[in-house]
Amino acid sequence: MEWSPSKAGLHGLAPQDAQALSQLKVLSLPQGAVLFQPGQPVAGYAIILSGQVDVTLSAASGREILLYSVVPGQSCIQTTMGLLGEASYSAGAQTACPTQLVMVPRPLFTRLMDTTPSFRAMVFSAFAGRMGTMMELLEKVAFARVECRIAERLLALATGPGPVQLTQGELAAQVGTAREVVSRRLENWAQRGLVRTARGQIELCNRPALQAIADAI
Amino acid sequence: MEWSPSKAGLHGLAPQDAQALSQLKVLSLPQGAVLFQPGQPVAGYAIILSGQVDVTLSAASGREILLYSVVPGQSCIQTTMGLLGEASYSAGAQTACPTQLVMVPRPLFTRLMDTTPSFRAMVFSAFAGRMGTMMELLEKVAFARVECRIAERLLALATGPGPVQLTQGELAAQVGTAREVVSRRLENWAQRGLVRTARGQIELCNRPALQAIADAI
DNA sequence: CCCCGCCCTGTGACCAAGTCACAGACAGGC
DNA sequence: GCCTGTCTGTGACTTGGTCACAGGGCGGGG
Repeated sequence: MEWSPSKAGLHGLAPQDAQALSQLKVLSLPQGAVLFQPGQPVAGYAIILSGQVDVTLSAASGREILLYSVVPGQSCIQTTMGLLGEASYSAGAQTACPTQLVMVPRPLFTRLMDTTPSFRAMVFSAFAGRMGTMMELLEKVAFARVECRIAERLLALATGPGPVQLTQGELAAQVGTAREVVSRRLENWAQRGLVRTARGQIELCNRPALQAIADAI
Repeated sequence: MEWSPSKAGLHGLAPQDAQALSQLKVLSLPQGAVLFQPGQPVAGYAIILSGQVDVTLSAASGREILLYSVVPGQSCIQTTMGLLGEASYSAGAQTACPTQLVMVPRPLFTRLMDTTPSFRAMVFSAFAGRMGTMMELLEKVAFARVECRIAERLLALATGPGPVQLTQGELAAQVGTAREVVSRRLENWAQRGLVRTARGQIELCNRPALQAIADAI
């Protein structure tokens, strides 16, 4: 399997670094594959070529919350954190769909960080950007009603025309609440004509109204 | 006012950089001074010499939550984020007591990041470490009961022997809840003999029990 | 010294959200 | 068809957040 650093948004590399990177082998993972789990040491820096990786925080009680999704061109802050600070993972990551990625081993990552300003800039600005979204998430979790987060998440998932394909339990895990809460909220929205639900799918019938709910406090 | 980079934990600087840094003037701020507010562009990189700076997220409703405190030897992630990612502040910072600091202007910061591996390592490992505590905070806010956070915060504040000097409203703002909740919780604890409260102060009478509450889910 | 106003605290009523327990409903495999 | 596992709906209860308001301490002005 071939790939090139420049196609993944990495430019300005020294020839030997570009060479070393392009010889890393591409991993093809099926949906649901576990990239890492809480407590594991960090193996290397992941560059996503295609697909999507979801990074999730889970509590002892079984409740979960989706921290962020990594898509091609973005980097995983958990990994960066581990490589920069020598820490272990505190969250878990799973592929959300079939995914291709390369793992940059720690020594090569460290060398690139020390020698290549453009690589450094990319890693750090990605890190800073992710930090910003984490702050937004924290603000939402601490202060916003669950209703807002559910509406927001539904709108984010509804990219295509048809209904969103996921169970209420999955939706609850993504927004960090309990399934029953999602069930009752969707039922309320269905009565008001905002959504239609069926087993394993949710259809958005009134996006502007949902958007208004998402934008409220 | 004199200071030296090495006393602030900065070593391995090139002579001209150490020189440039040591000529920055030291700012002495009283308690309660505002360092920055949400939306402001980032002026420079703050190095705390003495005192403490509290970084706080506040909601439109008036509720607040303490993200972290910066003490000498640590760095402010908000500032780093802004300098690395060109973003504005999303939180606010205020001095918690009389504080001395130096502000490293953006050009000097950028030069140090590009030329001095030890400076870079310090900034990034601080950044990664702070990210870790933010994840812990997110986990607590999303999944732990308010009781735990209140107990945890009280124990963190009670460094000396006497009662902690702060109002219930301040405590509520630090843990990100409402004053009434703190009031009722403290009342409950007072009945059980864990604390004694008075206007503007809280005395911990049974730290092991509070620690147990803090460590629970 | 007393009084006034401000801040801090306590409390009741109500709503939103999380937990627990359990009952149906549906889909896929046999 | 029937069985099994998963998904969904619901009631009862607890915790947490909001609103409204009542006292109570403390300091400053008269």
